[in-house]
Amino acid sequence: MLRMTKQADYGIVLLSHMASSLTSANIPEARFAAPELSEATGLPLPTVSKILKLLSRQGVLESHRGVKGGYSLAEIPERISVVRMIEALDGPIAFTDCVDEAPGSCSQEETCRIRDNWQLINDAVRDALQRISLSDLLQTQPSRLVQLTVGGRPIQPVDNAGSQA
Amino acid sequence: MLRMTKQADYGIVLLSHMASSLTSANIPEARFAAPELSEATGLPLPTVSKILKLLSRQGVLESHRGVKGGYSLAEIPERISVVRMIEALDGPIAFTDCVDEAPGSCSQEETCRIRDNWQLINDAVRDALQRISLSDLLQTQPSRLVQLTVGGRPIQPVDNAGSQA
DNA sequence: ATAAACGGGACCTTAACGGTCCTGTTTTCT
DNA sequence: AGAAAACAGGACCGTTAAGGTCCCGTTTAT
Repeated sequence: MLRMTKQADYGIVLLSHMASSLTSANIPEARFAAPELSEATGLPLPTVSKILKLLSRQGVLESHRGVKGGYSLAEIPERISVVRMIEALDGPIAFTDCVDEAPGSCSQEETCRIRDNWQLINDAVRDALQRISLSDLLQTQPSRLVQLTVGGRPIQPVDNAGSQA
Repeated sequence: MLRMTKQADYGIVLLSHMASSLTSANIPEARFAAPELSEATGLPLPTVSKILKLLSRQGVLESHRGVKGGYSLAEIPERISVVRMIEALDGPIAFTDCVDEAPGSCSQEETCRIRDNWQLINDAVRDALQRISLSDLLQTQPSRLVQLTVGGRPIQPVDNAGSQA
């Protein structure tokens, strides 16, 4: 358990494919059509289509309609965080219900001693995933990919502009 | 998304209650019966019962049958990690399907460039949750609860003896 | 004008979640 | 010995969300 949905999983596969197909100049303008990505990844077209639409609506991708249309990354892979991708497709990361919920929703709220700590843990994990970018995901060398160090300062901050379902 | 089930959530609430009711000597021998815990937490008895049974089977709790029976913590709260509790109730932590899965299950396995990194991320998060103990969860002071620092060394390792569904 | 793509849903099936209940066994207490 | 309190182990079921397909409309390049 504690896993993301297949939608997010597939979505990240698609984004990875797009990112890894960019020119060395890292220009995210390149367009990828849904049928093309379906072909490349082996995922069924309707599924690919659905996911790309969602990513576009969430601002992770930009869509271009018409015959020579397709999708392109809204930003360079270095500036697209894992959290951005996951939350675009699966909604907010929330370990428990009481995290990220309107106050008063939980009857235990008064006596609950652990809620605040769940919030801390949740934030920590989210923070960690925020520091990992799409381009990091493509590294084959382990590198310093996961140096979460949540107590400390961001090492290479990833911008995470507005979004959210 | 990316949340644990209510079962795990409730389970941790129950364990927290038990832990916080220990004597100052921290002797985990104290017994708690299911009806008693149901009463204390407001959770329905059948649910509480089911969860306690599971925790017992997973070795997090020890059960005592008969009239004066009940459940007691198998270890002191300092030595019960968050990961232990979550995995006892929700199964292994696995962000994606390909993590923690028999090799060959994924058709993409050959060409997949991100699988290894998912594994790293998964391990990192799991590792972090491993360093947080049941007693940490009860702290009201933020303290140094979440200093995950996954790249580094364990700060206060929590033993996590055999388990697993 | 036509065809290739995206946009936005509706829709369906299945499996997992969340929860209840029943029956048996163990143990204590009288 | 008998009764009652508790755990053990499932069976069971309703609801929801995940996972996936399909359709129809709109945009745009040729």
